[in-house]
Amino acid sequence: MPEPLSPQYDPRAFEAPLYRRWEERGYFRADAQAVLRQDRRPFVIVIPPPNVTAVLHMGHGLNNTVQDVLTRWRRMQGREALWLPGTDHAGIATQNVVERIIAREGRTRDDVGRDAFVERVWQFVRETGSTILEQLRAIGCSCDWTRTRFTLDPGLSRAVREVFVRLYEKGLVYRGNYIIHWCPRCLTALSDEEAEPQETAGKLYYLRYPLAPDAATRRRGDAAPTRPRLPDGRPYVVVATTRPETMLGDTAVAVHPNDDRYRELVGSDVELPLTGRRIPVVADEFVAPEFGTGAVKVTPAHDPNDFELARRHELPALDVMTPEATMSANAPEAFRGLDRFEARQRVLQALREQDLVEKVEDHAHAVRHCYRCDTVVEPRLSEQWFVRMRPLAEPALAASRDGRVRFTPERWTKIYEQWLENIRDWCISRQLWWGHRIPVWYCRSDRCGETIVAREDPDRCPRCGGAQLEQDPDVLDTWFSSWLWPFSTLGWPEPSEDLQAFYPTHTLVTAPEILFFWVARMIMAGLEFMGAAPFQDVYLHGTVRDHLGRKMSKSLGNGIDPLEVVQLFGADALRYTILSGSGMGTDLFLNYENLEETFAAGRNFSNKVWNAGRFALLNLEGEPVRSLDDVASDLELADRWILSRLSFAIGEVTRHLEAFRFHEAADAVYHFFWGEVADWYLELVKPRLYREASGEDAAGAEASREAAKATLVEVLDGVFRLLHPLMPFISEALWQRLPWPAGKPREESLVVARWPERRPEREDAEAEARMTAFMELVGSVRTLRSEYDVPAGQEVTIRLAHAPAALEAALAAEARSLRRLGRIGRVERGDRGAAEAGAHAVLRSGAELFLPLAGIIDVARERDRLARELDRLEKQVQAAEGKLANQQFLSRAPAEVVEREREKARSFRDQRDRLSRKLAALT
RNA sequence: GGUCGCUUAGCUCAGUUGGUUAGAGCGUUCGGUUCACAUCCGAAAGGUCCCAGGUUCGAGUCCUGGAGCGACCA
Repeated sequence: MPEPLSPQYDPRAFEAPLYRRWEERGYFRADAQAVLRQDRRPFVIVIPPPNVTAVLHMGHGLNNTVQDVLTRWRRMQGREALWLPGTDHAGIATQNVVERIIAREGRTRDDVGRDAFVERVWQFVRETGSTILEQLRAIGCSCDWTRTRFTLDPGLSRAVREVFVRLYEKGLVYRGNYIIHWCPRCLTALSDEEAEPQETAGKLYYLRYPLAPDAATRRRGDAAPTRPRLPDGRPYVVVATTRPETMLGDTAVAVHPNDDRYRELVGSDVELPLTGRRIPVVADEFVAPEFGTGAVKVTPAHDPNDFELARRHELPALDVMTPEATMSANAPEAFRGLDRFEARQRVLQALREQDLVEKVEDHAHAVRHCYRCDTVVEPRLSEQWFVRMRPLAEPALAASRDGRVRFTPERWTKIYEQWLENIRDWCISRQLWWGHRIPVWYCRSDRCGETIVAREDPDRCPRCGGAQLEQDPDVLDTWFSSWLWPFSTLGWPEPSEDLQAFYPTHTLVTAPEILFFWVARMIMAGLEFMGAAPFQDVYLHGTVRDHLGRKMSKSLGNGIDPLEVVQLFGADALRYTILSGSGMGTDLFLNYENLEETFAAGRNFSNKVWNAGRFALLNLEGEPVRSLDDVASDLELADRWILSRLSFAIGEVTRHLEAFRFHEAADAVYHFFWGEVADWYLELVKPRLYREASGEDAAGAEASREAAKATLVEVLDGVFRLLHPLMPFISEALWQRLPWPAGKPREESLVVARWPERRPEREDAEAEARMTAFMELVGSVRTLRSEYDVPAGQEVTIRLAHAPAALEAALAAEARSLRRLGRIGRVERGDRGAAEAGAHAVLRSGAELFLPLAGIIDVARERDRLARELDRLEKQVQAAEGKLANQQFLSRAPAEVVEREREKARSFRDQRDRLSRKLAALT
């Protein structure tokens, strides 16, 4: 039935069909009943929902590969695995995209009108919103697509409304007039997290504010004259600012109360230049006397600190800017309508004309930018909705402190906790049209003014009965729906079987950038509304960067399209490269200029797996294979060795996955498959499979062949299982072809096959010791051949002396493999001293190896080589003996460490002495 | 400015509770027409484990200080 295996690894031929089959068979669907009725342990991951406008990039590639590894692995372990996918409506981003589309039609959203615009966005989302989810299939993601969710789904919208109302009723949601971050391009408020600080090379401007005439003279006569004076004789104070244009909105100058330089000015006024206004000098502890001049201008409507200071001193706030960040009608006429940066220059120019700019210094500082459009954010005084975070943060802090939520890598724990300890209220209203409308209505009936916060849209004012209700025009921050994701996606606030079966979830996999945005808030919401943290483990992976260390971004053009990589090398190659390239929590460096090289690790390994797998299958297919138990008595050294190694590999891979060490897990499979199965085991069994075994009776050869086949099937089955979470396609494609012993139960797909477990009874120290000695011998012969340029095809005779039992046993078992692996034609015994020219080596096992090379060997070169080798061994002997001579070491180190050191010293000494005799014989 | 992290081969990184002859992939060099694989096979070169102290019988690993880099928060 199966088609012949393609001689070339051609992932495009089988990846998509395999995925379709998996999906059709429903392997990715989780069954709540299995958990609720049959006691199956669930394993649940909710996807960090990508923006509904997003297309797959490498960051998604990394994030989702990791989630898929965990999901597939746990599913194989027999857990009821649910990986719940979905998308996020991404308020600002999506609105921006659609605004750009209608801009091409020459219209703005105001031209279109709110309802029509929102419908237009829905249309866009319906057309393109599932793009990224489709793309996730191409990299093999085993999501339960029947449970796909969108943050604007009716159910999730109900959850948002429920949460808003509950928090309002608890007094944790409030409305108020505060300084918030404002994007003058998006024309909306932003949360602290959405306004990203960027280091900027700015200036610090020192401005002179003249004292008001009466202040200058009224105060103690001895103090005033020491102040600097303007050419017209007026004394002044100097304030330092990074934003001179905001001086138009100053309503005070502040100094530290203990600052002797300014003490006598407190309570008097200065003349605010360019405005004709007089503003007071106030004293406040907040002012840092060492910064600038120690006197600061106070602009309550344009700076959060000034706003707080102004409240303490009951100073007025004067907003001199429009929403677009141009100077408003509150600014002096000369500046009205100017953009803020233009206004900065004009203000400076006007001040300079009056000699009011004392100096300008370079000043690096962090300027906040809109995370969506990178516009410089304007602190703006406005009325917004907020969530009081302190009461929500406390339980979230406790959950981390007592270990209910664990972060990997661990260092993020502290960062998470510090953020919660310094939590600030969350501005959740956005002046956008796309999103969850705030469920608040204001009664416009005469003299009522009631505020109604309701789960269901009201049609009458509960207080006055009036019908003139107006809903708050704003929508909620997208994260106000995302923070409910782990339970809103499962049906909350309705009671549901999914919720019962799958909440709390287990592992959250995401990038550190959204630790505060999302992860911390989900933990708060889970504890508040579900009474349990939404997940136990948070795995934070690194950032994908290019080879120069820059983040991949559209604007830099340094991104890599994962789908292109899939086209070129296959999804498995992409996944393996990602996994092996990212150590725990470290950034992933990928060179977009050289995809061949960048994805070589995955491509080469996929190719190796394909070819080794294909070779094995070609030798197994078409005839029955026996069970391992059936051939137990015929197992040979190589068989026992590889079965032992398989058990070890199973332990390693499992252990690493349990600890989120994906790089190490990938490395362990790689080395087992390539370094042991392909490089050694396959080579060792070739003669047996080919029926090339000589010097044996036919029955014996056939038994040997059956044992090799049974072992090979067992080993391939095991390694394909280990490989499956990492490289689902190639492992399944080959495993499906694997012959199977009659009567042995077999799963219908690796997706739902059992994860292997260690088999201690197969771990065979003796077989490993023998194979190690054998491999060392082959390695040494190869090295010597290479050293002396013995042609690759030329068979050699070797002579061995003092071979230990393990090596003798291995040679007896694998004599026929020597020819294949080392081109060793004959093995002679004994030592003939210096009678013959050749190359010498002493193996770690203690065996002496001699390679007769009459005519080829250069005695001087050989002496030189041996002398270097001897030198190396001498150093080892010295080191080991040095330790053993130390009484402290002998008495304090554990006995086994001392024993190991003795053994080491003995072995090194032995090797050294033997080699030294060989060298002496050469001289 | 505060906090945290990193520094191991040319590059990217492993090295898990202190005891290995400090490893891998890529790159480099040399050799290869062995019937699975040249996306391969064999071999090799390449390391003051950032620096200085300390703890310890023993430090790449733990502690202190320093340098450089980075992240996050101000």
